[in-house]
Amino acid sequence: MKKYYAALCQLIQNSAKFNRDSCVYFVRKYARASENMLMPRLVRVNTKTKQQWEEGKHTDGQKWKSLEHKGPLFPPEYEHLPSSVPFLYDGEPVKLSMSTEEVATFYAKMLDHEYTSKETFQSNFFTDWREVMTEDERKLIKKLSKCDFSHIHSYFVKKAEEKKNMTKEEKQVLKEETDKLTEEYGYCLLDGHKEKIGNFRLEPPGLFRGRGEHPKMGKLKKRVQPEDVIINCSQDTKIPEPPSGHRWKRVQHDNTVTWLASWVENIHGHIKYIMLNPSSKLKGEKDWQKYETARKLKLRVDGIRSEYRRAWRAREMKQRQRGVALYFIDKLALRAGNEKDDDTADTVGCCSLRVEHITLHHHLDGQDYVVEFDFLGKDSIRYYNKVPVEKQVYKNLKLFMEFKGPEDDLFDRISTTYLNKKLNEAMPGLTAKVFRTFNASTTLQEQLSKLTVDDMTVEEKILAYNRANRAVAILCNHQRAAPKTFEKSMQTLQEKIRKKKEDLENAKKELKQAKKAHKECPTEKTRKLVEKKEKAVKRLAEQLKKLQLQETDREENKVIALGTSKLNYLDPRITVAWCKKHRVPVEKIYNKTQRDKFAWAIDMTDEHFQF
DNA sequence: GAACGTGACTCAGAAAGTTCCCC
DNA sequence: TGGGGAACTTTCTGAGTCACGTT
Repeated sequence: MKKYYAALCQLIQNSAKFNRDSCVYFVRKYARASENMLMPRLVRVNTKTKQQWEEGKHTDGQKWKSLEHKGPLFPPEYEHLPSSVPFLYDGEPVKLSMSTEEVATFYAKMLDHEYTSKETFQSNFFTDWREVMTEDERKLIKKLSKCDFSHIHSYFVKKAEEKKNMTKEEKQVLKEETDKLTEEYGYCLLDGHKEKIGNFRLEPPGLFRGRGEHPKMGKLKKRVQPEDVIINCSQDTKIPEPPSGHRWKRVQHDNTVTWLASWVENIHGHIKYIMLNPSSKLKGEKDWQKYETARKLKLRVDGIRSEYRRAWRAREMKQRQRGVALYFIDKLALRAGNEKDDDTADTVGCCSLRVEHITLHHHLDGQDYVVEFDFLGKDSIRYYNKVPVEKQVYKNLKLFMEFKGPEDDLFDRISTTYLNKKLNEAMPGLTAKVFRTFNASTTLQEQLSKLTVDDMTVEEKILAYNRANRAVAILCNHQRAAPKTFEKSMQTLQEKIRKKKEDLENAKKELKQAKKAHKECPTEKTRKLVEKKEKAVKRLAEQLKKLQLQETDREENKVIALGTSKLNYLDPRITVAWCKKHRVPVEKIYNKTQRDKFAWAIDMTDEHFQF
């Protein structure tokens, strides 16, 4: 941890060289927080900023000096269903105990989803549900197929409908209540500065879904009690109160970590945390540091690439595997691919690829040495790609696959730990995931410079940006389900375009006529008419162009998620510099949340920034 | 020193909620 | 101008990465 802080301090100094105003962001944010909290306001001064900022730094792994918060916000307790909403077993109404009914409502609420029809889901749910039943209920309710949740389901559908149809005033009251809770629980004081918390609400109980074919889907996610929660805060400030009649599992004062509260979830036994919002200083610093590491890789990447290419011909199989794995991570932006527990969905990354996930083609579609990838990656998103590779890589892959079955590991001699150890030797701080950040940001910068032309309109520039962003999303395989309304909204848009074209044609005709009339008998009136018609044509043409751009953008974006790369992989300074250079308002690219998260970059970057 | 487990953090898409825009 | 739906934003929480300690 020490080395990180030393590195961060170095980083800040370097960045200060780059732009002496680099620390203004933090001072400005503090000033904003101070206003809210009626604390003495820090003044926006540039010369002292760096010093002021460094004063707050810790070099010994400490993340904060003081941390005060209200603890997590618990979900409301369960309330019985009205007696008019029956649960039926084998056609007969059965009055359920509180806990049994609560779990039944979790299932009933999900009936619309396709996954409740899956066997794993049903069986996991039923097993866990029976565990919360009373002895009598267990004796009676033996088959899920005999359970009728439809009345409960309809009840919640109706309630949702009612909520939707509330009057403006009723909705306003509800919003005020939410805002009040957010104000109370949604912020903490970190080193005296008000910071937004990311997830201050404890996860409510429900049924675990998981992504893809998760073996634990349908299991009961239990209600978290105060007795399960560890509070992390400073010793000398007010310690959060547990709900009345309860106590915390523990209160600790560990300032080497950034979380405010934690608990262990019951599905996998993993720890869950309450942490700060991405707009916070702590997260901002870490984000900045991430991009600086990726920038460092830029300076070293040629050497690293030469090295892993050499490894392709190494005598030791382990070295060859490392060389090829790194090549994939670098060229295809694959994730590292840690080993996973058996009780999770079967997904893989680079190091955990199995023989069955690739097919080798000596020739394919006019190309030589093609590797066809087909596997499920993070979140069970399919990765499918046909990539021509270098001959030596191809030969190595053949070698790695020799005498192996489809379910054997392709890279059986290496692990992510080993890979990262080697990477760290090549460049301190370098790990497999840095390649994703590096390649994503590099791609954005290249694409932006390729796609942006000075005389473009702002709309065209935005399309260019989206296209550059899209290139990165494709590289990183960031996919989304096509929006449910996609086809319909596309049709609407196409209809609009058709109509606009028609209008434009008509307007052109009218202009022609007006011009003719003006030529034949020029008067002030006819001249004005020509002007008016010219304006109309121009306006319609612009509108048409805008719609067509929209169509292209939407079509190209159908199954691609741009948000993930924008938020996590693209150095925001590239975007800010591009906006400044091409006079595109940064608000057109980043929404409010994104501007908050990237405030550090917005403040410190000028148009000359190069990743 | 390798295998394993744990902890802390980043990254991920879906769903819910809100705003905007057009008829 | 206001209602409806599309688009955008925010929230939610699951799924990864990676460091580190223990065996």
